[in-house]
Amino acid sequence: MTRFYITTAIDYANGDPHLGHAFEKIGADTIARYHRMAGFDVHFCIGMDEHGQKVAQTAAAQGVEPQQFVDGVAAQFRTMWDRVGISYDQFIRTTDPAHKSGVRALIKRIADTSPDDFYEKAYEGWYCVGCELFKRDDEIADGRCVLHHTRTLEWTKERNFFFRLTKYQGFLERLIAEHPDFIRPESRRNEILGLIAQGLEDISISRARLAWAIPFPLSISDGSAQGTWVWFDALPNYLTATGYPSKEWKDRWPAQLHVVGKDITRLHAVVWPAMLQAAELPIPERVWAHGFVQLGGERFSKSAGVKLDLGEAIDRHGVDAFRYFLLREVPFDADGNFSFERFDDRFNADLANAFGNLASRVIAMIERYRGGIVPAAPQTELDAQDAVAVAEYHKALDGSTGYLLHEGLRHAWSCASRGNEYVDRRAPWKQAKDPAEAAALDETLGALARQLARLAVLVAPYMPTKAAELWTQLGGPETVDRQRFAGLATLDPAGWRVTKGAPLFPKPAL
RNA sequence: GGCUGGGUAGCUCAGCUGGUUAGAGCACGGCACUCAUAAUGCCGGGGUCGCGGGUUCGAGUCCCGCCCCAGCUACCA
Repeated sequence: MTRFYITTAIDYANGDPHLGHAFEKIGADTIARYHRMAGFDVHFCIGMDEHGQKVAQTAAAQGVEPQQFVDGVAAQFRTMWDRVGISYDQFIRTTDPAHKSGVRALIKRIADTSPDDFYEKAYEGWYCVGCELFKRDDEIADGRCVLHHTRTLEWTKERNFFFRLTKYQGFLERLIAEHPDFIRPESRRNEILGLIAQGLEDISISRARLAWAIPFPLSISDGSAQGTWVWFDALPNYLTATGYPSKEWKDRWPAQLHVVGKDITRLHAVVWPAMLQAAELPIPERVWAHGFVQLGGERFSKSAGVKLDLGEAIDRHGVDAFRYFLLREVPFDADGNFSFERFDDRFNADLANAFGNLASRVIAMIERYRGGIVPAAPQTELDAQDAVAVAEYHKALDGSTGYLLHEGLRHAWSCASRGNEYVDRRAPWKQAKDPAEAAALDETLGALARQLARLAVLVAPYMPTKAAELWTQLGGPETVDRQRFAGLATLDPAGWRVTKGAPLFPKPAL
């Protein structure tokens, strides 16, 4: 079976899970589920990024040890992902002992393989003891840190390790040119090409004052204890998750897909491949940079009060509706907007009326006119036209043109709308009154049941719970998620015993 | 400032290498139907395709200029 190792960015353990985190996890989960149903051997990894100054500060502010703090945050994230139905196979944390030793092993390997790639350099700048950080000019006002007016800044010299990123300029240019799909969508690829064209700079990758970090494995000449820069710690999670450096890592690496936010494409498309190349390890196949969910047209901002309670959004119409709305409304290759007005509109129009009601009416008629047994029926124009939409659905999801999850849903819904139209055109309630129309009625109901079964399969990666409910109502074998897309063309529910249950998407009482 | 992408019906967007009266979904109005979660289907109103030039027999679709929006412009993550 072909491997499909997919990851999301690991979330920074400095706050609660929010809509942006959820969007990425739900999108990646849908891609993962899609590939399982397409027959791939999927490994889906998510996790937490738990080191760094901010985490240490937040923990200190709450009066707890950093480890205790991140344990709590990680538990909170996992609870959320379970609630949203994220089918991850692995949850990695950068404080896992295996990750820490893996990162140190990787750094040592780079040092061994490309000894020239790490070098020491002194860095000078204004240092704010309040922040425990070097400050840039724009963070300084009147000679003081904008966050700590009462303290004076200290001109400080610090000796760090640098990574010779500049050496990989040519390598990265070739990588991107030879693998046009390495960074997607196209707009992000262009940005990275522009960035590289400007010329890369070496980056400092260790910090003298960073205590809450993986100890940098090489010793520095001034004898200071160096902590590993958070990204040099975080990026390798994709690799250490495979077990690196123990031998089984080769079974999984390289990753087929890194799903990340557009704000960190640079790190995944430039720094990460350069690190791997320095270690002479395989490069991941693709980085997909999704956009952001905005609220009322604005970016999230804690200070401006632009935020959304995830629990409230999920409870409004249920988890599956929430997943559907995000993936339908926000293009997976660009930004989109979240609003409750729009959510309600889509819930009513798309889920309750178009899809849920189609299932209700079809199943009700099979029970009423055919005793609940799906009649055998020849292929119809409904099947033929759906086949076209199904091909488009796959094109949107299989990676050949990117991961356009919103497009996949659009094509699935074109089937539902065709189904409703077909019901009215065939008017099975009339066919049922005329014994001479018995065969025609079989054809109508058979074709519709076939379409519903098809829809349950198509929708399963997006709405696993509701797809399963529909599958059960249809009386399908096993479970929907164990169906394979390869069998979709020949999927035929003739003979299944349907059972009409509660509406899939009940409208809230007004 | 530079680079990238975008500005098309009230809203969200399709419109590929230029070509008949500019499309879809939602929302809105009318009609039909009754299997269904007062659901569905059909019909309709509604757009000077950001602005101004240009190329062309013909431009939303190509070229130039301008205006506006978003993103990127690297060591907080």
